[in-house]
Amino acid sequence: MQDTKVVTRFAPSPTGFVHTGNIHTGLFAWLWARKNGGKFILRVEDTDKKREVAGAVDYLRDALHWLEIDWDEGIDVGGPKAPYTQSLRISELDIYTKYANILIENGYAYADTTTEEELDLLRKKAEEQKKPFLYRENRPSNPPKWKPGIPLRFKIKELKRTVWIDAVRGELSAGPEALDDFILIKSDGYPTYNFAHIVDDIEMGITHVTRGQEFISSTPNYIAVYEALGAAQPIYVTVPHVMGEGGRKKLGKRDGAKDVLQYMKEGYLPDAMINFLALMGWNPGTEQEIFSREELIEIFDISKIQKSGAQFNEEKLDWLNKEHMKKIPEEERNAKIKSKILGNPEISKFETANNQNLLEKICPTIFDRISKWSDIDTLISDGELTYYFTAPSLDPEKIMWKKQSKDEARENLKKVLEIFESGNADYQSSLMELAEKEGKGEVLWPTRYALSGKEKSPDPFTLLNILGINESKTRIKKAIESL
RNA sequence: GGCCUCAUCGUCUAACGGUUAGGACAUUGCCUUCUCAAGGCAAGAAUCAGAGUUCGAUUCUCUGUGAGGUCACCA
Repeated sequence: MQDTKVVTRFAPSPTGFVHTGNIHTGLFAWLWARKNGGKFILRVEDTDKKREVAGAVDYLRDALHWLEIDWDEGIDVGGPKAPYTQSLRISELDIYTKYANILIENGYAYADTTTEEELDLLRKKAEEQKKPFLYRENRPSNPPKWKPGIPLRFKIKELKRTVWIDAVRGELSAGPEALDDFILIKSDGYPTYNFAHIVDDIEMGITHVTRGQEFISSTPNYIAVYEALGAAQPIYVTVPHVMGEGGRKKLGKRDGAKDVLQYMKEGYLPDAMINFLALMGWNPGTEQEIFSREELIEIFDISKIQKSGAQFNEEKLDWLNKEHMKKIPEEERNAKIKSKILGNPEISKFETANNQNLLEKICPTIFDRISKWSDIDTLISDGELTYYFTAPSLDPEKIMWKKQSKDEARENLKKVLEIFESGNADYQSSLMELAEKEGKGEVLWPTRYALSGKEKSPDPFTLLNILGINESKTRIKKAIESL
């Protein structure tokens, strides 16, 4: 039986933080591998020593850990038997040399002695003539024998139209203009990405190459290498770009793409992020939008990947995040909310912050008002929670409802106070009765304002329940006195 | 500029060549206990344009337009 196991990879370069566009492509590869019970490889494409950023690999690891995207080979796994997955150590460079030699022996590669200045000149000339620059048109007739220290170029032997099949886009093709001699190995001895990824993909037995559309135009060159090597091509799965909000450009660091870990810091749920990203440029064709990670793996299919780019929409992400938050058991949710509140010095400074009963009662009203955990900090800094812990200062002018006079407001508050002091256990019903008799706004607004000191807040019934009858009485009295 | 790719509500998207072009986010309105939030209900909102094929095009073909990608000893 033929081994048809799916092997995919995520191959970012360690050049800084990881943004949602990077993860998006990796996610699709991961989903496809997991769906098929295949292998998902994390490969750090560190062929450019100049652009490498210290700590970038740790960063990548953190981002994937947060999103719970696991890998079977790569950083931290596989050990020494998993070559080229962590970094290109000197011994591993031999692999590229081996493949390079095969190409040289078969006349598919040659040493390039052109200097940078000469290259610039050629490019400039082509530009002046309004012609695309093709190195192969200036190919030296008698290149010296290649040795490390000079660049090695691939030699396009046959100019032809290249046709290939993409799992997402179907048949793609490009004319001979797309074919050019490109650098395989740089003068520093490291392979270019263009060469390294092909060698790595072959060595690792990658079956599906998931990648962004920026690689479509270089595919003819890649295919030429596969043909020269006599190696089987992988299945290309071209994933649409994630574009910036309001923009139409592919997400890149320069376009203000947001660091994935920033979303972690803002308290988004990894499952929500996965769900959201999966739905950009893919959908199962049903009307379901909220998926658990397991459901996504189950239902994901590369044949339903979209062709055109998708704009990142944070509002929808927020909605999706809230939907995922709703799935968290209430107890767990409340514990998280409480720890968020107590972790904030604006609140923990109050003695009442130790009142577990109070905290427990606040949780549901907070949960209604947030779509991600960091919203709690925003609520606190906006002073939306302070009044639960300490009596608010009141602006007498704001106690009155609409055109209500001070006297009317005071009278109504006195009646409310009477109810609270009556000893009748059912304050809620009595308050509602009063409100219906005297006018809802006329009673409820002053009451609510007296309790919260805010023009916007939960309703007075909820506040009464949270604050308790004694604290409520005190606050009503204070309001009456201030009028 | 050459080459390549893409094109359905503001956004993400659904629709064997036959649907009143569906859903979701957002927006607007109404309801629910005064305000806010949450929830419920409802509304507005799209097939880029022009030809062709067909009894019938969102769907197939061509042209145009628009958008994106790519033309490195970057990935």
